Amino acid sequence: MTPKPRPTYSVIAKEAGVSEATVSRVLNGDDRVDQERAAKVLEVVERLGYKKHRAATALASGRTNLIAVVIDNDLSVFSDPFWGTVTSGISRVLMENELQTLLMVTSVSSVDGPVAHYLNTGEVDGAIFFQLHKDALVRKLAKTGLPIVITGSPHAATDFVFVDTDNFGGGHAATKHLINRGCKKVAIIAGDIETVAGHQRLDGYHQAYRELGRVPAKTLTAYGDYSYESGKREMTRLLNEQPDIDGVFACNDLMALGAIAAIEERGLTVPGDVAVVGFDDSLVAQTSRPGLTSVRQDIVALGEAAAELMIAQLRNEPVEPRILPTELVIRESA
Amino acid sequence: MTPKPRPTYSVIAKEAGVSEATVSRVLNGDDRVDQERAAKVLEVVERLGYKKHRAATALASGRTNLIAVVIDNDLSVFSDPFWGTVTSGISRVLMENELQTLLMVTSVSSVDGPVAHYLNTGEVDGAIFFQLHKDALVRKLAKTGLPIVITGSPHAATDFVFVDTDNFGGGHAATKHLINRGCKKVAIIAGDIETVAGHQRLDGYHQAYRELGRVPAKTLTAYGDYSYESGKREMTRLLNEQPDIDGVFACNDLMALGAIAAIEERGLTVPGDVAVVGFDDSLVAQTSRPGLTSVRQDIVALGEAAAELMIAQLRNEPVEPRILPTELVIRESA
DNA sequence: TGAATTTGTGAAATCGGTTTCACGCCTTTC
DNA sequence: GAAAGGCGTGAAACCGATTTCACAAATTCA
Repeated sequence: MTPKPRPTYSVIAKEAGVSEATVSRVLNGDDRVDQERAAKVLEVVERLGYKKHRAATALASGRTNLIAVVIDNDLSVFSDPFWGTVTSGISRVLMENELQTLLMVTSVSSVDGPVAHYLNTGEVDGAIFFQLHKDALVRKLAKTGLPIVITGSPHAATDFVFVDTDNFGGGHAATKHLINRGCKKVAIIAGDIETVAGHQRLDGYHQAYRELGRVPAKTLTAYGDYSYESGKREMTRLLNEQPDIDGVFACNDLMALGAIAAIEERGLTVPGDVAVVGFDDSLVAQTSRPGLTSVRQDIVALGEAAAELMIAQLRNEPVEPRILPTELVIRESA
Repeated sequence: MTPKPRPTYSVIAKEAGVSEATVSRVLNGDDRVDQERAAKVLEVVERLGYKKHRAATALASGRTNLIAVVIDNDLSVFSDPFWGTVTSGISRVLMENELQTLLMVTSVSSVDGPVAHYLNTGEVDGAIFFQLHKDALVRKLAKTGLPIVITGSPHAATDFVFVDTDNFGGGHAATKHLINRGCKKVAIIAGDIETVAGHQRLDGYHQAYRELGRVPAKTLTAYGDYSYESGKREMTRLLNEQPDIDGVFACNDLMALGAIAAIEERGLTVPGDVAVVGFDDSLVAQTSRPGLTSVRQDIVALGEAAAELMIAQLRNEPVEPRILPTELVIRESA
């Protein structure tokens, strides 16, 4: 009926004929302990199925074995499968390393809010943030020495540890593919240019043009907000102004689908008249008709990388930001 | 550079001119404390921005303020946006109640595995499980008195506390809608019948027929696995065998899209020749063409309800399982 | 008015680990 | 052969809260 009473150091120590201090040493890998005694302790630990009490350990050592994953409530958390997938990757890797994932879905905005306070006071050993609009909070926390990893690129060129998809490379590959398949006039529907990811995808587009020795006309760049509607709206506008556009790189799949709808409404065909490439290779890209050619990012790997960078920091190992490669998945739309 | 040193009871007590015991009483709502002294303590707490040390509190009180959210790694965790959305709802509500979410993405299979041990030994105050294939573990944990909530219906008719979408009602509404719009021969592509949700949706389909005083032919029931491919395959088969089918209820959106593909490949139109209804009202339902009529479940609300039931249990309030209503979202496909 | 409660309070024990410190024993060193 | 140094060890302090217990003061009851 009540939780199984757990053994404590006192029991282990008695059973193994040593002091509690020695038990602690053995269990924390202090190698100054006599081989035989250590073996005896381990044997008892094994036999009794002993596991340390988290709270007691945390209190005494100051380390909690808890890593916070902070997700801003203000973002489109509720509809976006992205963060959930990343988080599952994070959690799995952390668990394999005896760390637990503390999930905080909350409004991160305030530098002095409860989250800030919470992270500031040793309640967790580290924090993994999802890309933020403002990084004032993170900046402040970093000053306290709290290990931090950011999923997504931070705004300024700081020395934050981060993991991100190769947005630039993805944008470049998408555009290049359109050019290679013979498109003469490739437009782009960019996403929120305020985000680093949005900007980098646009940069990749420019780079692909540059390699041809050309510069895309400013009028070929449209700005959406990652929604289906914005994709459709912008595509309609682009085609009104420049009917000879024959390729489009939309910076996410939803906008790409919107663009396809706009193109077909005009009586044109995809990819016959206009080829379309999206970004994310989400479920909608796989199930739409025509199937959407899209830039795939390995989202689980992103989470795993974030966790690995956190673990490296905790071990005081040198840490470099990690950029994960993308892959162009070719379907019917381009 | 180092984390801000936090005040402790000893500081508060000294500052307020009382004992640490009294500080504890005030902070834990023990009302036997003199008004003035209590006020003084609260003033000091406020002024110093004091927050309890989690580990110390947990060690002394035996309560951790941690709720585990356990997700089986074996499930389709990595692609399914469902659990992430539910979890965000859970986390938000828990946080509002000063509880933290401990996320465990792991293989739950073993009754004696690390998860079992972890949950079994007072490391968390409660656990929220996602629908499981086998509930042996949950059953065992429940015996220890650990508060548990299950997201999704448990298999047997047990007294577990759970929250779930009204799958029966959703299946009923979907089928009814098809019948009402004039379909004479409505088929169903059921999902995994092993899951309770899958079974309930099928039951809802039957019920709608029953209300007409009819019983659907067995041959009108096909079984898929929730994938696009299975939807397409089963729809093709159904139409081969019974070309006069004029309505289909697919038990999730992906299978519905597969069905639509099969129908159109055959040269038939949706909804002209065959009307189609899906389940989930996921992103793909909203962006597909024709737009997919689908049964919407409020996934965030599901998470919130799970958290609320957990909190009620912790407060020793009476708790009833919660079934959340669905809503039929009508688009072009039916 | 005196005895019996009730009430508010602080000292101290407690939760289960970690870490400091001092001690005894054994090896070097000159 | 004595002083110096190193090593393994356990006793005890410590982490920061909660809770028990005893006691004095205030209240109630007879």
